[in-house]
Amino acid sequence: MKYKDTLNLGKTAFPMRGSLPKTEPIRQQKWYDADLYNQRLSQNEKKPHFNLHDGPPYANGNIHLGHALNKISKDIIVRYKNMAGFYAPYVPGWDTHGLPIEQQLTKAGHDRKAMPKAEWRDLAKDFALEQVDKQKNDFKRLGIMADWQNPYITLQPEFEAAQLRVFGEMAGKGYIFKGSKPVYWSWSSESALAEAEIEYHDINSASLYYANRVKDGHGILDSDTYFVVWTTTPFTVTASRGITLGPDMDYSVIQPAGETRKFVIATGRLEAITPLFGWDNYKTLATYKGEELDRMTAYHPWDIDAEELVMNADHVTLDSGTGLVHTAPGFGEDDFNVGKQYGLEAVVTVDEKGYMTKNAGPDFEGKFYDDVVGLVINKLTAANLFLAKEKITHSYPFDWRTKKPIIWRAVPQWFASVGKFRQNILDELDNVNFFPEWGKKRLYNMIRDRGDWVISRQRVWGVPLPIFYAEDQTPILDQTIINHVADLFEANGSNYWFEHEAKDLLPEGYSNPHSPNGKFAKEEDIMDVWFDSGSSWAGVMNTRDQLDYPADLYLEGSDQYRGWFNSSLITSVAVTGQAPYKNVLSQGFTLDGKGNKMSKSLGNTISPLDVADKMGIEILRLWTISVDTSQDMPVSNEILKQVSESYRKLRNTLRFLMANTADFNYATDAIAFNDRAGHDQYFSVVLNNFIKDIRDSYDNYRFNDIFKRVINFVNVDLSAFYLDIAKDVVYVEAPNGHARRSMQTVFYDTLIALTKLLLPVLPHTAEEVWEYLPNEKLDFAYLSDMPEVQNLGDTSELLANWSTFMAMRDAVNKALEEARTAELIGKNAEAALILYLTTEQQQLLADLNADVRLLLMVSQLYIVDAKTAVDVRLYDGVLISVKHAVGGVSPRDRLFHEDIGADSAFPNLSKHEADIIREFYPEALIEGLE
RNA sequence: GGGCUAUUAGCUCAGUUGGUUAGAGCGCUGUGUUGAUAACGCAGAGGUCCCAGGUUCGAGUCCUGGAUGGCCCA
Repeated sequence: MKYKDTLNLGKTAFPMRGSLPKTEPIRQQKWYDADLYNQRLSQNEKKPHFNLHDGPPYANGNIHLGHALNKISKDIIVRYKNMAGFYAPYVPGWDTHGLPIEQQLTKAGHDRKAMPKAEWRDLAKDFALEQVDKQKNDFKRLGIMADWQNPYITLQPEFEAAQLRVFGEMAGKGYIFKGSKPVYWSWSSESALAEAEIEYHDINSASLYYANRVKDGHGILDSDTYFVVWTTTPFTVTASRGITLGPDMDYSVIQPAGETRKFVIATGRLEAITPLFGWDNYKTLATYKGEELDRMTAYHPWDIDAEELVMNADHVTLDSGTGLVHTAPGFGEDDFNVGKQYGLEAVVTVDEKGYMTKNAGPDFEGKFYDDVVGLVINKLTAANLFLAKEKITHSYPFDWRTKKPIIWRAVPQWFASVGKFRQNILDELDNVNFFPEWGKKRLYNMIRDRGDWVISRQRVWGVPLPIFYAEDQTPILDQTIINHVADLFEANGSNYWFEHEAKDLLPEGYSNPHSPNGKFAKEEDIMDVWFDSGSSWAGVMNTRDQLDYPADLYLEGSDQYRGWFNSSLITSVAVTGQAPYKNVLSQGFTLDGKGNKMSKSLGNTISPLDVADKMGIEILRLWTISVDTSQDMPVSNEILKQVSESYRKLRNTLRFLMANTADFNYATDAIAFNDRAGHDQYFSVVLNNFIKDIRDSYDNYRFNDIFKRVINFVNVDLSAFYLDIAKDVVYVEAPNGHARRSMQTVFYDTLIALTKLLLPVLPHTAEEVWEYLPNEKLDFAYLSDMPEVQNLGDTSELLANWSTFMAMRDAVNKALEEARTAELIGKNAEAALILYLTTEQQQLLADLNADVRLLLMVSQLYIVDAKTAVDVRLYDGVLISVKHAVGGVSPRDRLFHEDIGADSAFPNLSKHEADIIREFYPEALIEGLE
């Protein structure tokens, strides 16, 4: 018989390496086949609810690291909650309407104008659902445990209906109104464009300088004074209603030589501008701040019915022009905003095809907007207001499809009046917890400063605005009618709107005094997609039985303060008076290893599916908790490599625990806490505190605290100490002996606790471990519950003693290392240690109630009184002397003993070992040992 | 330009109400083991706490200004 056969060496088939890319998909398939998601939920049916409401990703394109971070984070929380006493469903969602999908169709060669709207929308729907399918499969590869069979999709009829009801409620409260606002307008495709549909080219165009005569100078400026303005879009002079000045900028009133008139020009532009006008000599009569001229008026160059209001705004610069900006609120965003502030009308003088309208006056009507430069110059010259024309080259927006220039043009829009209930929203924020806390401030400022919400879009792929027009064009905004349309959508989908006439969409027999002939038209605009996702609290949380409103948690990237957090809050407060969420958790963005943003053009992106294929998704999941997700997070191959090292350490530790509990059955072998050896009691306390810390971190969504704590626990508490000393017990002692079973009890507790606590992060690994635990009866680890924190009484003194001992142990390790360097010993087992201790130190060691020799992993330990020390080195407060161990070395436990051969039957073993052999391996008495 | 946010060892992160010589894990170097072995132990090196002023007996921490990165606006 061999010595080795009398040892209890660890035994397990659990592989050291996970082969994750290969095994993960197989394991995931098992989960889906077993419908593990619903198994876990039905087990939790009677428990309190925890609802994380999924923010819907846009159904277009491959998933990127941001998606992965988001879904993995949610999965970690939901899995944890389900294992921690909650009924926590997870219904994933998709945002499916909107422009990007229309653009994809265009790219694929479809022409929107060549088919009915309903047909175009069918194409968009098919495309969106394909994308949902594709992304769903990718999300499943991340190991996300969700209700994949019943996701919410914003194009689902029940969702659209709920959305309309939200809109109807807001309309009923008077929050919806019609106005106008400038948008990018492409006259060549006769439609509004989004920023994404625009490309910029350099063009040459005419810029005009002209003068506006003062009408009301507030007693400061005379009526023979003129404001000198500048425009690069001459046609907009027909709609000019104001002149904008910088409030803090200086303006000079000058009189050129040979002129009787006086002109106002920004002081800082005089030098650059006057030569253009041939004003070689001029004298400055006065200087004013822009704010001193505020609200004066001037005459329109030729339109006697119009007036130019002098206004102040910060967007005026001295980079070009005269420092006085001709302002046409109907033809520019800055112009519109400042005009709105001053109560100006947004006059529009160009129709949808680019031709001047009646509003522009009889000389202009019917002319193409870009052909009126000469006419504008003539009119200005005739009024003696024209000063100069200049050719300039500048970047100008073009329609990306037709390659024709576009213009800014105010068009009718529907608005949600945030102002009417802004204070309610701000007040509601106080009832919401934010992680991190500054999120509240960020959202608060945004709501405080935001204007009314433009909810209409001049598009096709979206939820129609359920508004009708009477014969005299009066809009009909009626909650009863809107709810009627909602019912129609719920039964037929929103394409019904495009497939039917207005009268078929109205309740039967509907009449309106504004339509004496009973004729009605329907609104052609659709809703902003932010209204779609912003209604999900109603369309999902409020609609599905298993979910609650308000949700417990919204979790998204920090860009959603402007997006979903924002739009959901507005619609929810508008309709119900409360926020749709109790807690908001926001995360930063993934950056490359140098801290720069990831972008395809920089080539520094990392695909989550690539990571899954090359390293395993577990690595990315572990990365997720290794970083501080409340701020931006760096990711690089180097960082992932580091994370995978941590993963290997975790895995090996679990493996070691499994290998050494393979012959342990908790039901029959476990030792009660009070009966355990001192070191086992100590570690039980460490484990208990570990469980508490990890659960606290989960409860507070502090992911990287989990990581740090786990890694420290595994490396420091387990690997470097407990598991290291354990080998001299677990391998060597009697298989069913008390010392061994005591330690195995703690091993097994640790193994189970660690497996469960890690499961939300590393579900594949946890389930793999579970398969090697024959005594755990549940089919999946995910069906088990989180380890509970035990009440072990007051352990502070015990921990303090051990903490002091650990410092002594560090000192001993230093002494041993020096002895090793001096070649006095090789391994620690060759050492005999003499500790010269004070009475307090001796008492401390006694209080540990443990075999200190074992804890220090030497063969022999002598503790003597510190007073007897002569010429002994002090290591961090401990007098330590290292000698070579005496006696003989046992081939079995590889320690030195002074009683080798005390049992004559086993001449190479210590007495203690011989006793073990006699009891457990009696055949060795016959066969002998070698 | 505005709102919010960050910057501490090669990497990922801690640093409580300002208080000795700024910590952890990984990685690195050296070394011991070869019964956790494509594993494990031990020891060591490594920091201008983004920069510049200021407050204070004392600043990684508080104040002011700036630089750089990020999200969202304009």
